[in-house]
This record gives sequence, C-alpha cells and structure tokens, in this order.
Amino acid sequence: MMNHHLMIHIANGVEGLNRGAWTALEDKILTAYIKAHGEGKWRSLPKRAGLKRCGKSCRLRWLNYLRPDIKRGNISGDEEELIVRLHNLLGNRWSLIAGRLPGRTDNEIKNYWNTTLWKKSRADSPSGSSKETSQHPSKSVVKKKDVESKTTSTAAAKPLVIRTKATRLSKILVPQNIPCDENYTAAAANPLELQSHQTQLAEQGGSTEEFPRTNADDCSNILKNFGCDDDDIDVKGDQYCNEFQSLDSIPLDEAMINDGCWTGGNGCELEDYGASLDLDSLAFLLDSEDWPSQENVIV
DNA sequence: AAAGACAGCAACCGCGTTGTT
DNA sequence: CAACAACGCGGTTGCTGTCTT
Repeated sequence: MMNHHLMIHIANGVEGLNRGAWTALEDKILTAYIKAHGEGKWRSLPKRAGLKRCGKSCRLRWLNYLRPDIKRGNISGDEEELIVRLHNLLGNRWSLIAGRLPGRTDNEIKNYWNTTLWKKSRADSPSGSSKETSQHPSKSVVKKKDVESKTTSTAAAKPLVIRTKATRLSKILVPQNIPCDENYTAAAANPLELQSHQTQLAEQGGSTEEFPRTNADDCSNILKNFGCDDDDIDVKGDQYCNEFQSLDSIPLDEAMINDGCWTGGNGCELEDYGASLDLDSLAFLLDSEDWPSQENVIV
C-alpha cells in the first residue's frame, strides 16, 4: 500500500496544494488565523493564512475539527435517541440534525449514523432483511460513476425519503408552526412558554392544525423575540410575514418537513435562544409521541 | 506472526443555492 | 437579468487502526 504522506507529496507536486490529512502545523496556522480574523471568505483564506490548501478544505477542517466549541466522541444515549428521532423525521439532512445537537457536526453525525445507527435501525426494523434497510448507505456496491444505477437504487431503497439537496440557510427563519395570535405574541417572549402555548393549542386542535398567521407588526415582534436586531427586522419583517401567510394552507407537519424550517443558518435562529438550547431543552423531542412517521412525509 | 477483513472517521467531491456584479 | 463567485450540503472515498483467522 502506498504511504499516505508519499501520496500527499505527490499531490503537492501535481497540484501545488496539500491534500489528505492535516498536519499539526496546518491546524495551528488555520486556528490562529481564524482566531485573529474570524471565519468566512474561505476562498481567499488559505492564501492570506499561508496555507497550501483549498478554501473548501480549510472550511471543513475548521467546522468539523478545529472549532473550539466542538464536542468530540462519546455520543450519549440521549444524543443517540435524538439523532434517531430527528433522522426519522428529517431523513439524511445531517446539518439540520446537527443543528439540534450542540457541539456536534453534521459530518460526525453522518458518520455515526453510517457506522453505528443504521445497523441498529436495521436490527430494530421488523423488515430488517428488506432491501430498504439492509444496504449500508456508504458501503453500497453502487459506485459513484454509475450515476444511473445510483439514482435508481437510491429511489428503490428509500421510496419515501425526504429529498436531500444542498440548501444554503442564510435567511432568518422562524419555526412555521408558530401560532401568531395574541396569546402567542406574549408567549413568544419566552421560548419555553411558547412551546407550552403551542402544545396547548395543538392539544385543542390536533398536531396539524393550521394556526392563524400574522400581520407585519406581529412578525416584527416575533423576530424581535427570537433575538433579531432592528435592522434585520426592518429588512425581513414583511418578507417573513408574506412567507407565513403563503404557508397558511399547508398543514403544520408537512410545511415543517418540506421546508426544513426548524432552523436557520445565520442570524437569529432557534439556536439563538441562547444557553437554554441544550439537551435538556430538547427533551421534549424525546418525549413527543406525535412525531410524523416517514410514511407520512410527502416529498 | 502474518494476512485479510472490517470498522471508524477525516477528507474530498460534485452539485445546488444564494449573493454580487 | 444573466453570469459568476462563494458557500454549504449530502454522498462517497480511502486511510488507518483493530479484530479475526
């Protein structure tokens, strides 16, 4: 077998860029640079930092390994259960799942699923020997180059899976199942009260009740309560109000799943509830009995 | 002890979306 | 409004360590 470092050396000669495993020195340089200048502008970062890496590689290394808030290894039972439930709901939308697990990366969760949980899900499944669950997602015999057979096999294996696609989540997003009545506006000041209020309403009307939406002012209040600053609200308030209203006709669960709007990427998002969003605050996910099953997901 | 099989995971790749010019 | 750049995502690869024979 060819030595890994030799391969890197060869690649250096051909491309002028380092590939493969990161060295401690590279880690140090990248960490120091980001600490000094912040994240972003990945394309030009390697040049500015003096790294012989592509921007993509730097971003990945930082997000998946070097970030200071990363929690590594030892996925707890609670976390595992949460991953399973979120995967049942969201499919292979690893970044969304990771967004609900503080300190965990999408790559880590994806790997954990592919190496550990898929086996468990297969074992737990009554149709464990079926085509749907017996094939390892990444050890599949279907090769990348065989695009046609790949797509057909995927479709055959997971007929009801949520379609995954790269989606940049730069918008400020608010959970669509926010009830925008007067009681809600008061409750929204506290996410936990909000949840409680939603639960009450859901109990009254069922989990797929179409909550009344809101006007632009209410949207502004909602955004404020979710931590948005005034500038964001000025720019985005009407937009989100329109989005809320345009979604009125979509049943709650379906809208939530189709758009994946449980979370956003930047700005004020669920994560910005602050310190309250830890595993404890997610416990309700584990307790919930009315999660929609995969069978109910409309793609 | 050696060789092969397997598992875990870091890293890469291609593509879709969003932002900018 | 089209073209391009930048970014982010999920899928996949392949290296390395461990286990089994």
